[in-house]
Amino acid sequence: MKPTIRDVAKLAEVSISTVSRVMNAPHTVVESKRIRVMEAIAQLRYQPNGFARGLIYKKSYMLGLLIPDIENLYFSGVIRGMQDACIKLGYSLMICNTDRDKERLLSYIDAFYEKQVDGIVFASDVLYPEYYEKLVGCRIPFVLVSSHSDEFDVPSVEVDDEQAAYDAVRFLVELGHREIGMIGFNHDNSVSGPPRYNGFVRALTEAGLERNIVKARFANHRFEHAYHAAHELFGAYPELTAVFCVADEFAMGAVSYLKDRGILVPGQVSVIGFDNLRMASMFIPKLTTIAQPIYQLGYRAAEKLHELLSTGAVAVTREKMEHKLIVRESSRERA
Amino acid sequence: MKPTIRDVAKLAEVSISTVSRVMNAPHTVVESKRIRVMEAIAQLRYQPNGFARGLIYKKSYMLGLLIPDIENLYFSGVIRGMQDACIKLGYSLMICNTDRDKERLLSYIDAFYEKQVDGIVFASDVLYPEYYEKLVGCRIPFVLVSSHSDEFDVPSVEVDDEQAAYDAVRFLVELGHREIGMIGFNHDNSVSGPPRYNGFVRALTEAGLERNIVKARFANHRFEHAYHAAHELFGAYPELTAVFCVADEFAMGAVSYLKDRGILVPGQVSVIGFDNLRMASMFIPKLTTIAQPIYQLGYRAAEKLHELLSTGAVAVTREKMEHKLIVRESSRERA
DNA sequence: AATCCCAGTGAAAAGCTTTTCTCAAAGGAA
DNA sequence: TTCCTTTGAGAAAAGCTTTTCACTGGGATT
Repeated sequence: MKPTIRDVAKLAEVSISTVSRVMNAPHTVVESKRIRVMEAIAQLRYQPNGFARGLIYKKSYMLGLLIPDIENLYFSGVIRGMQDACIKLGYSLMICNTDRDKERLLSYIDAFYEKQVDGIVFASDVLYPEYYEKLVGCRIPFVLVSSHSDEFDVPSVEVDDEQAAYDAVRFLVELGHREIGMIGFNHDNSVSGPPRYNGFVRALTEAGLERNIVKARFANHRFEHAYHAAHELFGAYPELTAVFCVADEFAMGAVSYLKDRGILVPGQVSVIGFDNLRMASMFIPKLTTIAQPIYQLGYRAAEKLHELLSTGAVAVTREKMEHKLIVRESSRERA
Repeated sequence: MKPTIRDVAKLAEVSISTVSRVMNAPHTVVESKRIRVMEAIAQLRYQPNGFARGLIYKKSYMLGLLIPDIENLYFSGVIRGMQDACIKLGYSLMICNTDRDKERLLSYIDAFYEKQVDGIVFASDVLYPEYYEKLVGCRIPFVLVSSHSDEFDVPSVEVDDEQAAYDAVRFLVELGHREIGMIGFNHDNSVSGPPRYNGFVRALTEAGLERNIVKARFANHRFEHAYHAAHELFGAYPELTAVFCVADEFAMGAVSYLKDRGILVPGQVSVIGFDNLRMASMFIPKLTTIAQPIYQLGYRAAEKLHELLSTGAVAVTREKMEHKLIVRESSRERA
């Protein structure tokens, strides 16, 4: 069996209180005993029982993370950032992958509740009233990352999707493109879908290219859907010389489609992505894209949650982080 | 504050024992009270305190997973499989990303110990004696996935790396290639590095192409390293018409390099990868590769750990899963 | 020399649940 | 009617740690 504090006390011939003090306030116990206790601890490889401590502290020093799709590199980055922040702040991290399944998400919240996580980071998904109710019902503090809520007053960290999309399309316009399409996220169940579309519309309107506004097709997070959307888009609008894709994975899907059709990227069509995944610079051609500070988003979300947990509030509720245009090889001036 | 079993008991006007029975053995309590209790539970949204239960059961129903690099799609797949198995088996999952850092890994084991995880899955890394000692010292059962140990008797699940590499190279030989190189894993700190190299050697030897054995360069998990390794390899052996890469990410690095040099894939050089990441079919050209059953590996590892936890032993210690050659576009018969 | 203070330590309670033990009441059999 | 069995339910202990409280003895103060 695992050794307990009693075993240590017995071996060191002191009371359990003394052992506890050696671990939590070493200076209050006289050196001779302290050494004896520490030797006993080392000898037995004693480590306090997390359950018992949790019961007392009413804290688990564990945070929960809910992500929609672990196979999306975007979230890997968020996880890394969050995990590093957790190490700094003294938390453990419990990561749950919902696969965008509502039931699953709800049951993960139950698991979090039962495991008594101190707080939850909720990534990239729409915060449905259902989720919100459940979370506040459980009295678990939480923050949103790459998401926000207009309906409820919930702390969040994200980039300015509208502005970022605007910048992407503006860039294409400045390259001289006049026929610009878009592959966006389906608007239902999507947080960033609408604002990114709005950014697209605003940039086009500003440039007097309103005729392009209809040239958008929508897809569902995955490469294959984007491939299909590209097929529809270029089928309907073969005149396009540039596409704005709201995710790097979509950009890859679009490039793949164009390649299969024998259309050169960036020779005939420029493609710009969004996210700046690690893969963006590995793809051929390397993707021009709007970079999100993915790692920092995760890091900051954990910090913000910590702030919420320790002070009970948060200085700024809806926090924006900077995006940045990164020009690589998938875009070019219009011939 | 979170409601406790006392609050429920008070509201339902029964003893706490009765409440507990309603939750754990409902048929032993008379219907009238049972209903009252269940209403009280629903009303208060009561959920038992995991700490208190853990203290009694001496189980957390939580498994730990140690992975070297969360940004590697290989591990995302393993995680998905493992998480699905965990749901089926009633475990929660705590995922820790070591970033291949020894200190970090060791401190995660401490965290697991303190959180009283029931068992650990250790992914893709060499099981150093240091780790082994610590794990057995903590009396935490564990299994290896995509790894194994010759030194210790530890349950593991993986593919047959040597045979898989052999199959890959054999395939290139059968395509008529006679000048075949390899980009492998650095052998130090690598589990699959040596066997995959051995498979390469065996296939070449069998085909009477021993002269190619020296045509191998080694890299460190990441795309950029593989790019660099490709540079060295083709610098030294420009006659190569095929390369075996021990990871899809390496294959992408190699293709990138060749592309930058103006060498056509598969026109002039065939490239075969390993893993069959989701990305392999998104890349241009789509990668020919040796598929590992990544999801199943993770799934099976969790099942195996469960077996170990519930029966105290495991039917077969070193378990192999099937690999499979998947031919796509990055390979071609030698002209 | 008497009093006070303080450092150091042990005993005990608290935190929440499950489970065992005990008890009471009800129902059935003789 | 009485005794036994069965069913249902409460009291209490156990699981492990932290923390509060109380006690002891030694040093300092007056």
